[in-house]
Amino acid sequence: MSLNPASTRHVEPTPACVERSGLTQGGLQQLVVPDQAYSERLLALANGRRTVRRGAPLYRSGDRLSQLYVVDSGLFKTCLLHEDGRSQVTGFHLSGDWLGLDGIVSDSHHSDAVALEDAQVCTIDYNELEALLHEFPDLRRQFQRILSREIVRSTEMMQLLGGMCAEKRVATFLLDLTQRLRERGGPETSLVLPMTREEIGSCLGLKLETVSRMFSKLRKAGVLDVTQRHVQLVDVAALQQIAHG
Amino acid sequence: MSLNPASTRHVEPTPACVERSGLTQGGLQQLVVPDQAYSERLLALANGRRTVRRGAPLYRSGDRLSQLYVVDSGLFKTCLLHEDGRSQVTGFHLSGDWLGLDGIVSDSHHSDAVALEDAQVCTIDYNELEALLHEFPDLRRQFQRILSREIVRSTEMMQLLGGMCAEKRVATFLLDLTQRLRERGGPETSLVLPMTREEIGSCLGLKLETVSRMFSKLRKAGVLDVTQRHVQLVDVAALQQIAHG
DNA sequence: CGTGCCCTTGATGTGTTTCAAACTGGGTGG
DNA sequence: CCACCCAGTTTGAAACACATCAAGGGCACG
Repeated sequence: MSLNPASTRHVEPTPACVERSGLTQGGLQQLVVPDQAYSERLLALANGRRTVRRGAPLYRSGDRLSQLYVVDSGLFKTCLLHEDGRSQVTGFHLSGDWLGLDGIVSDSHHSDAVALEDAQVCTIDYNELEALLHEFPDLRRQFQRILSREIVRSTEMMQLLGGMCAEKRVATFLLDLTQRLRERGGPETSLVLPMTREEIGSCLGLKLETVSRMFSKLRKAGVLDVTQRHVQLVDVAALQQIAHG
Repeated sequence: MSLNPASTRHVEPTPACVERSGLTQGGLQQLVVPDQAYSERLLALANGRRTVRRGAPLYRSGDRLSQLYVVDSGLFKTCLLHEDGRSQVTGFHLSGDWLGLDGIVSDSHHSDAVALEDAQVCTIDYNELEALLHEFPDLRRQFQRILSREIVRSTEMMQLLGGMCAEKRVATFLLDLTQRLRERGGPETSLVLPMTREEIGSCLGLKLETVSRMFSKLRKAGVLDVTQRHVQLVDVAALQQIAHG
């Protein structure tokens, strides 16, 4: 199962113009297919950069949507506010992931996006993107795929929340996150979690204590090494067995 | 909270050509805005009809996606298959709702869509729709809104599954469903559920017995009248209080 | 008029939450 | 440099919500 927008994308060789622009780590690979006429134009459009400090919001629910964002570096969470004031994490977003797509329907952002570590995004003016979509049918199709992929990701998350026990949720979460990091050239089996247990739990529909207990359980089973935020996958096969079995 | 694609849409007066085409019950109002140049063209494109018998699939996961669908009459469920063979309902879809959007990313359907009562859909060739999107920027923007709305619906469902107790889930489900029926000109407070307790539970991340118990609890509290599949909302304010409070 | 599916209800079991306490590590200021 | 502080984490015990198991009942359909 995939819980993120990027994990099912086709891996394309990175075009030279992307290399030059510094977008290699993530960036626009989802849209920029080599040898397409629109590549240069799209990169020009996505030239804007914005730096977001740890803990700071990229946007808030209700903000008018004029820009979409692609994560360049760093990690974001998106949150929805419950009526009673509690906040629930709806996803974690790595480099290459798009942010703001849920705001298109109402021209205003539907969730909060907050950086969990110092981060950078490239900004894409939605109206200018629209103009480019008009010119290039391939690009348009690609953008619709990105929107559709986000729907798929959400339904898979619904599947996790509606039908899995805590241990499966945590195992799936770890496999998903490490796979996404791997796709981005990160280490194979070790990671440092930029989010708290509470944020993980909020995303998985669990309390922080339950997340902690599941980590301990997986550690005692010899599947993981966990010390605070450092996680090392010791037995990936066993973890997959737990997640999928 | 809204759990469906249509509940947040703008209510537009129905254009005459739509009336003529028999699309009044649902149909394409989401795309067809009055006095737009593309209206006639779009309706011509959406001229195909398909009848689906109760219990029959409109499409199955893995089927190649060449058509999108808009529910014309009847009610559908969409399901995802777990690795262990269990099937989980990811949504119920009334007239006017689009089906197949989650398949755009991979050109193949990502879920099963099954009619819960005899139903009719209009079929929309995705390639032909693409061509129309190319011609009409307004239509394109509208279609992107529909995709975005589906993302919003999914995140709201994640919020329900991740953060609400059983009673809130059932109350929210009933309010959402009756509101959607009302938007389609149905009765204000009474409904006949075309789906089983098990299907409701599957969608809400609950077991069928729990759904039944919550119905009974709400009945004893004087909020509902429930006999089998017939539900009458007795105290809507109280139901909202339970769902949102 | 029976048969099967669906629904309801009760008794019991279990996984997760809640509450509480102790521990850890990084950062700050004396 | 060390002591302190504090947010985050771990762990245990008890409570609770939901699941599971089991039995009975209603309705539709052949």
